[in-house]
Amino acid sequence: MLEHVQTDGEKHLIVIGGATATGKTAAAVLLAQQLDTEVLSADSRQFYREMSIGTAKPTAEELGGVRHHFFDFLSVTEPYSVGDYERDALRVLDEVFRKKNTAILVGGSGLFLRAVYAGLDKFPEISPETKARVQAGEQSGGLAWLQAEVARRDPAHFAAVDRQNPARLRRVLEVCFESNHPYSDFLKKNTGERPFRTHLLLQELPRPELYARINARVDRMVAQGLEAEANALLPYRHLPALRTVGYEEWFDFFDGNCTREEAIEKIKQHSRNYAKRQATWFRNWVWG
RNA sequence: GGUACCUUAGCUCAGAUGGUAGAGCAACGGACUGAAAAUCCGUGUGUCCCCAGUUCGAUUCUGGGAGGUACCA
Repeated sequence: MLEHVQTDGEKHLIVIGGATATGKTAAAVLLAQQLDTEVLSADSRQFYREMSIGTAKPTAEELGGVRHHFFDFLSVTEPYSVGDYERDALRVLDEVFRKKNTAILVGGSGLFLRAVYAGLDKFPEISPETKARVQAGEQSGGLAWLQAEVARRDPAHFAAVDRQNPARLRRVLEVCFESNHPYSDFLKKNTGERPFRTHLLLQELPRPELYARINARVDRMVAQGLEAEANALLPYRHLPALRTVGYEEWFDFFDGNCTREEAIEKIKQHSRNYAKRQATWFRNWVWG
């Protein structure tokens, strides 16, 4: 594949996906060196400069001299969405493709990867007022209110959506309120056309080996000072960026809700849970 | 050594006046369109510690044994 990718003149995006701790970074670096190109990281937590140990952000040595984009370009206080990432990543890709015929995209979130290679539908920007409106409604009416509102504003989508999932319903309502149109009106408008060819590469490990690697990596993070990193971020604990495995568990410990050892065990456990969810996503990794 | 209490799912525990049992977490499976390391859904056969007795029937009652915890010595 590599030879073919290098010589046919078209633009090629190589996407490397897989669960956490499967060795995606090393694979991307190796490939980038061979293809003499750059890497786009699609790791939604490594975006933040305040989060390094807990996100297993690669060191300079691990990057092997390969240029990487999308590390440390945000503060945890800056809101940032998949949509923002799609836009920014396409811009960077365009730059890379001006110089090279290939580019590499690596990450563990299937949604972020898909946003780049297949695209998301266009939705309206949600104003702070709309967000507040949904939040207020949910606060007083709970899940039942969300369900009732979605059922009223977008019956078609209500039939299909996961009704027990507040996060989903919230978003649907925000779009409905903001646009005065059903959420489902915005769906499937995206053509998915991109000015490059995409190649999906999956990094996989047998479950027991993956879990062993995760456990060992967490121990390493702790040795590197994860507790102090989490402690420094304590004032920001309620920001979305801090809803992250490896940080929330420390906050629990700082609150006195568990012992240090229990917190570390929980980090391992939650990392394994996360890896399992990723494995589910990638198991049936397809377009769109 | 004595007394009391405990022994139920991988873990922490609930429960049935006797008709073989259920929650949370884990585990496993799944979903996923701007909070995605998020959020949500589905799946529970386990010698109810062992032996004996009573009983149509015992994990549940009785006796004995083993292990544990606390207190007293």
